[in-house]
Amino acid sequence: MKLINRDTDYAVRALCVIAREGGRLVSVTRLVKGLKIPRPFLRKILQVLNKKGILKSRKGKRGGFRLNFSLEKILLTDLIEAFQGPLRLNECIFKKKICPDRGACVLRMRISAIEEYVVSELKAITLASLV
Amino acid sequence: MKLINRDTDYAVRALCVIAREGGRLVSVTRLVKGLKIPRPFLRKILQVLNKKGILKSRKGKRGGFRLNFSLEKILLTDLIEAFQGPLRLNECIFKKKICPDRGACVLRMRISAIEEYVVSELKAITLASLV
DNA sequence: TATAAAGATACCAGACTAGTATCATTATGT
DNA sequence: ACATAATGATACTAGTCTGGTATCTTTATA
Repeated sequence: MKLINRDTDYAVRALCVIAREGGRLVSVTRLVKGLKIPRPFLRKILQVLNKKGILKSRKGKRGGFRLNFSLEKILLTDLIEAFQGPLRLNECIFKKKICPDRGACVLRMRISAIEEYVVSELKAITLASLV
Repeated sequence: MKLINRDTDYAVRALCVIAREGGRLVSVTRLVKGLKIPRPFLRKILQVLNKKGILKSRKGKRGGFRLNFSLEKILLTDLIEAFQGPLRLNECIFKKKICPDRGACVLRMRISAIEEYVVSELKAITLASLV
């Protein structure tokens, strides 16, 4: 029942380092020094961020990664969605079927309300506020 | 990233039915009729609730389960903790070690604040409010 | 043209999830 | 007494998720 998993956590750390370079390309080799993240795993994470358009990469010698947007435009929810899928705490287990138990549906409504709050709070966390 | 899993969901449904019997013993055989939960699975869930002291059981013919407390005293968080372990959305991944990245620690503080809210909201949901 | 970088993909071990299967124990009704 | 209907205890399993590894390809630079 964690809100963020290890991938997202690592992504935040890596992005903070990249952000502090202010637009210069940062290679994985550089990143692994500060962050204690296994190199191949970090690469996979950066590749995802690149595919999602959060980072921009350049191949070849002296290549690396830089942010694709300003710090304020990168939301924690973007990262969570990239690594953990859609932000739903509360997907009904019995999707299409009509819920057979009113008790459980009341429960679901209350959980939904909590979820909305959580999502709005998470959306308010930008990379800028973390660096 | 679900707040409640299937076990907890099933437990809520079962408890609602048992609650409506107002102290009379309810057998698994009775329960499986209304709820569409596989019988052996439901039994396992009820056994857990019994061990945790939320239900009280009686063995033998005409045995079954009944609530051990009044509806107001059974909290959703009791069920979540029984089936999903301690309510922590935010356990630091690097437990004992000093967190090497300030960004991630700021993140953790903000997640903690969200967590406190969620837990307090979940604590406010009692079985009485669901029946 | 060697080298240092990212891209793409496939793999793997362990934990978790949801559920099944079996046998033992106990209370009831006849 | 005893068949029966109930829970107690426990072990197993198939599938999915998590965290991480391994390997090969492509590309830019000095």
